[in-house]
Amino acid sequence: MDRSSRKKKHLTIVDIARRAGVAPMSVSRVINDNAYVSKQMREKVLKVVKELNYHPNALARGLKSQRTQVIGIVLPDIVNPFSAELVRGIQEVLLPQGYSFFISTSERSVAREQAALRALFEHRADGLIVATRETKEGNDFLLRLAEPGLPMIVVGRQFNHPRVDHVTADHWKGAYEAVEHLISLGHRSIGFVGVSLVNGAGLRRFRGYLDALRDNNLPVSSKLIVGPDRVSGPDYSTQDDGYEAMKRLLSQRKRPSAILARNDFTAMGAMYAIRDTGLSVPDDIAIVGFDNVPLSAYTTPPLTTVDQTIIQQGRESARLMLERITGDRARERREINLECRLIIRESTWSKAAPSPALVTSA
Amino acid sequence: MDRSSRKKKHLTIVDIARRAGVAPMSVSRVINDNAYVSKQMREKVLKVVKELNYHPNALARGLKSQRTQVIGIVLPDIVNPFSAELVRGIQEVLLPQGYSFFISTSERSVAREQAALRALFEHRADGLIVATRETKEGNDFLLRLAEPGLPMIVVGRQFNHPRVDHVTADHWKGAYEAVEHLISLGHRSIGFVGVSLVNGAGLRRFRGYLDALRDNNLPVSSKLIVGPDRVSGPDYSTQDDGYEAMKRLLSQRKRPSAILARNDFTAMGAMYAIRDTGLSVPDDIAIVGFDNVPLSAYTTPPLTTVDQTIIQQGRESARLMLERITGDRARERREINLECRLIIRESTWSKAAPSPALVTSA
DNA sequence: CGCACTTCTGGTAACGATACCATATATCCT
DNA sequence: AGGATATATGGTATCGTTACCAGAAGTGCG
Repeated sequence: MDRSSRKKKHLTIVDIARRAGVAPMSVSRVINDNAYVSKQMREKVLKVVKELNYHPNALARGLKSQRTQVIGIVLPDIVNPFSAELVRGIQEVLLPQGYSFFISTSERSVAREQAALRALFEHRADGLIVATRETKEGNDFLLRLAEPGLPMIVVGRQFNHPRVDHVTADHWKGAYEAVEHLISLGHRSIGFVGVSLVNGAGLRRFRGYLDALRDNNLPVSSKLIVGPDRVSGPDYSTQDDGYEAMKRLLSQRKRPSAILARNDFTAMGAMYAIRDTGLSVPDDIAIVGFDNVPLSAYTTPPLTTVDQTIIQQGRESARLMLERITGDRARERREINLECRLIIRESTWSKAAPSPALVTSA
Repeated sequence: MDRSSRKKKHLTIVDIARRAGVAPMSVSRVINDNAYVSKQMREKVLKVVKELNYHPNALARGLKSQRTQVIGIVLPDIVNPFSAELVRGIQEVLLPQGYSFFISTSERSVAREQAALRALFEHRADGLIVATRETKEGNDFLLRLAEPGLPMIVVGRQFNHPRVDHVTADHWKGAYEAVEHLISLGHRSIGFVGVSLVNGAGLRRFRGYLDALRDNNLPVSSKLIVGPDRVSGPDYSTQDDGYEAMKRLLSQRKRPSAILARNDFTAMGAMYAIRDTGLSVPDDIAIVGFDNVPLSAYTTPPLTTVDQTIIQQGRESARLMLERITGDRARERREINLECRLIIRESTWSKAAPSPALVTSA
């Protein structure tokens, strides 16, 4: 053609077979670790494979065998610490089983989510683990993909399809226990920063907050509850939201003595706002985050938070996936709801003054 | 077989063709947007496609056409903010061109890096963008993959192969300018936290630090230079390393008045250590990070840092990839070295006391 | 009108591997 | 010994799609 190159095709089993003086089928058996291969055949073929640096064509393999040994993972966003933990948990279980992983991200766009799902589906991934945020269109699309029987696990939210499992954390209970922690420290005026009505997990956290107040006979005041400015912002990046929301809270006459934030980043933004106003955490206002992101241990003061054991969610998702792929794919739906864990650090409980909150409340 | 199901195969163009009463070839042309298709044919076929929810088999497509429209991206780690920005930059350029992206991570393991690369290669990705950390074995493996002519771009480090481009930031210059910033504020005793001799970027940063001191006739003291405890730790997660290193620095008699940290996380760990010791940033010790991770704007005080414009690195990588795929794949190597940008925040320069550092130095 | 050219549709072979079948030899058991 | 079984290798068809070729039908033009 125009230049040189272009000629250089990929190697095939036929090339290997010719070079090794055997039949293509024998090469296939060797690279598939088939039991019925003599030792000398195996050695002869592997020698040529290594020598010529041959890599089997996964497209042809998948096409013929109808299995790709690929698990597709669709994440909401790559920077989210959630994502990393989840992937780690999944790989821990499925790597030893010989699976590869192709990760795609939806980047807060429904169109991209669909493009990612479509690409993975069209490449005939053996299964899909989906951890995107819930949207109407997203759900419809997922349902359409699940219909032909593709094994699918949804992580981090409910999903209502008879053949799709889901794995979540009990956000409601996590928030509930966080509030009870604050109450046990003497707080009576507890605010919530970062309400989101579009986000399932966020909503369940908020409900846990409300229910904990109710069950402890504490009043719920809308003055102490603030949502983010940008309702459509993603979960994790709302330090800004936290900052803004807290500023708004602080500008009011009545001030809470403690805050439950929707997540750690919101909490950090809120802490920054509190410090900015000249107040101190936890002496003036105690604060609890949610998610236990790695950095939460390094804020000043270190953040009390709720860990939703995401790595465990990853492991469970992988386990369910394996069940569906290797076992009965049409078995009834499994739902797993994991416990959260309260991590107490110094943003609610100062070493210096054991129970500072008791003297605060406006 | 054992249960029901299992029968349900995927739909094919033949199914669509039969249902629409046309030839399979016509279906192929429609889904490929071929020009020579009548309007009614297109409508007829698309109607059935939508109706039956048909998705073409990318394995078969790729096998026959020898193009997959997939770009493989191999990242060192998924939680790294670097990763997110890079992917964003890449996608910005290549999504409009109709490419899909499969991301894999090496998770600080050479074996996993190779598995990821192998999987992407075997799935015949049209190109590979590799941003893993440099290792001997990793390089060898990459060279072997590049040999058959697979378009490949290496990001974040040099790579010496005539047909592999690379894109990096000028870490040396970034560090150099950071040090000059500190010097311009009056600092004379400037330490470095987080020396790494295994990491290319880290090493170049350290050299920039050394050269800036030398060029400004400042003494280099080994007492002011500390490496991490765990030499093999990854770039980003070393808040611990930063903390430990700073503690060690502070335990000495002679104390620096400013610190350049290897990266933002190390810097945050160091800040935490300084605060922990009862000292203040920037009044007692000024500190500069590296990378401008999103959180660096939210530490207390906000961190002065060096931005290596990673999104731009992503864009450039994508641009080079496109050149190689659509143009002359055998053209000579391109090397791109992007400028860093110093972001001045309050960890070096306090609003309250304009130039506090001037009065500090031991 | 006839020839070149564009537009449109369909058939056939092939991409690179494996499922399945056939066959050959070695091994075992009664 | 002889039939059954395990081991080892090779041949053929096929997975689902597109490259390529063939040809029909419509268009333009001297």
